[in-house]
Amino acid sequence: MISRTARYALHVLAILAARPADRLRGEEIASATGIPVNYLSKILNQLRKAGLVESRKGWGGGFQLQAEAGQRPIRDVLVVFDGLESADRHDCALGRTACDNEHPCAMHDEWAGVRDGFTRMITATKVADLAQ
Amino acid sequence: MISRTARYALHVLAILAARPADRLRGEEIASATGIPVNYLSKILNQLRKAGLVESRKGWGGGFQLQAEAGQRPIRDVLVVFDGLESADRHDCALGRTACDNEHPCAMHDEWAGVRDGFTRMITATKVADLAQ
DNA sequence: ACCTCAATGGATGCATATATCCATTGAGAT
DNA sequence: ATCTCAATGGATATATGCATCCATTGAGGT
Repeated sequence: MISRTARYALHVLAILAARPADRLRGEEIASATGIPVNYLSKILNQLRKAGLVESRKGWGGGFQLQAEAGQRPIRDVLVVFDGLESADRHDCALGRTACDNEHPCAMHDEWAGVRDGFTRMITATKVADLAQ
Repeated sequence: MISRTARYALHVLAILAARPADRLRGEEIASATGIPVNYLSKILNQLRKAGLVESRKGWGGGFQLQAEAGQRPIRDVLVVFDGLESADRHDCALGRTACDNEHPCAMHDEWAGVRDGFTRMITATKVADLAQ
């Protein structure tokens, strides 16, 4: 549902959202989250390319939440790391391609409910909400 | 949420549940479902070991839904293929170990709702319900 | 100008889910 | 007894998510 990498990203954003005025080194974020440093650097890079964080190199450098990123929904993060299909699900729980409202599978309605709850969760929750 | 293999298994059971009186060869099930034959054989074997299907070797052999399997909840299938943790979720959407009702994360309640819906779905739906 | 610091990015390793191949077993048909 | 059929099971391939390693870039301090 949410990949480990995407959860990492959310955890990182939570840390940054808690201190929006500070610039944190990758090393700090790694030790605060427990995410392996090298892997984290890839994640931070993707967050930067997605416009969610700003970075500065060299002495005094580090990462900081991008100005308006706090108001972005969690969904935006999931799209980056898990793809659109994972964020906007309209799949069948059994993987049937022929499953729709006219020809529902046995779990169609209940699965639609689960998906809706998920969608509502990731659109209602904003990055800023993650700050502990 | 539900692995491809588990969805395969459910699809297989759907086929067998639709014809509870017949014994179907692996080959037939493969072409009916589109699951690669060899991979399917592993799945059928696990279903047999789990007591969900019966098998017979050789001439006239094949697979058949086990007598009481129709009343087993889908959850039993998910436990076999995706493990207990996947069927009975009580995890945090952000992967926090420290997340509980006293110290909830930003998505705690909404995620609990999603999980509950899933749990209800897989316990309420029985194998027999899958028959198209 | 030079040095150090920290992000950037490419290449590579590892684990697991998915998929394939083939030899063996056991059951019915003849 | 022998033959054929189809499940069983072990060994091996492929793809992907996760993780590591290291060389390069660019920004500040001296």
